[in-house]
Amino acid sequence: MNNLKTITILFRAHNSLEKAIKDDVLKYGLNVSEFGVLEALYHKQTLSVKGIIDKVLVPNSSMSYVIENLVNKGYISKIQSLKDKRSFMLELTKDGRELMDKVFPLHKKNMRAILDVLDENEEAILQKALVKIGKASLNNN
Amino acid sequence: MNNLKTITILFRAHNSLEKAIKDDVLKYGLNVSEFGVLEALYHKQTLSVKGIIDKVLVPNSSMSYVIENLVNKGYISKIQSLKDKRSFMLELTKDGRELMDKVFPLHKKNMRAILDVLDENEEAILQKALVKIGKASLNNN
DNA sequence: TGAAATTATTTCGAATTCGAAATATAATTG
DNA sequence: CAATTATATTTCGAATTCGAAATAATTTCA
Repeated sequence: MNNLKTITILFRAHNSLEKAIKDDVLKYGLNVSEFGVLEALYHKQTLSVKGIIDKVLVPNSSMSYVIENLVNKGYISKIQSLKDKRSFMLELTKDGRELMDKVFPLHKKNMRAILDVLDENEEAILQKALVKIGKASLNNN
Repeated sequence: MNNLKTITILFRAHNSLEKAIKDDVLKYGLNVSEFGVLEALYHKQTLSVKGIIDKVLVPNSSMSYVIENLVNKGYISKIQSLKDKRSFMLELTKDGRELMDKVFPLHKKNMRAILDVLDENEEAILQKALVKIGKASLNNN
């Protein structure tokens, strides 16, 4: 191919999907960044700020802000690591876990409903292609 | 499938790609939104603000800001339509066109270099899958 | 060991993005 | 044709995001 249509399409798909997520999590008073952090902690139990930054796609300076808001909302706790005092460990509070127990299954169901317009094979191929694109874009620095 | 890995992968691919574009266009003192508008006008000659909003993925309130900056930088002109005085027509100025003549071929080459990690067939399949996902996400409102 | 380099995180100010309400014009319709 | 509704765009204030510099702690290695 010799045009950039694929990029346009990728951006559109991303945008619509992000909009769907945004609408979904807004019901719980969260934005997409906040939900991403909660989701990571929901699956990983405990993570350092660094660990979260690597998982969720947000620069460190923005992450401080997101984390601060989540602490203020009472959904996560932030405790300085004893081993390495530069590092802070994050986990869900009781409230945070209860929220995610309630919200995540619904969220997952809604998102799967979208992804299920693809059959298993298509979805697998999509993943592979996207991983390739992602890697190729990184080398581009 | 029964997980949301595809979404994670899609978001990562989008982010890396957007970063690559950001780095590319920053060399010309543009951000991604601005470049998107210039690109649309480069291919379409003339578009109304509404027309651009539909092409580029930016809400109207943000678009006003983006357009204002491009007018200030001298890359586009904005003229009230005579037919419909609610509407404003945008096009590239001489400077804007010269910039794009210089920048776009390079940009395209860089982006194609990334997309070319896929063969023609893979890219076509990727497009189809992404279009499906995009549509499915919209219905989700 | 102790200076230099590295890593984790925050702070700061500026840029961008957003949604909702406002404005202005055009189209509809009763 | 006047009142209502719809469309295009901007304004506003707030929220979010960003990059760069600052801070603080750890590691390296001469």
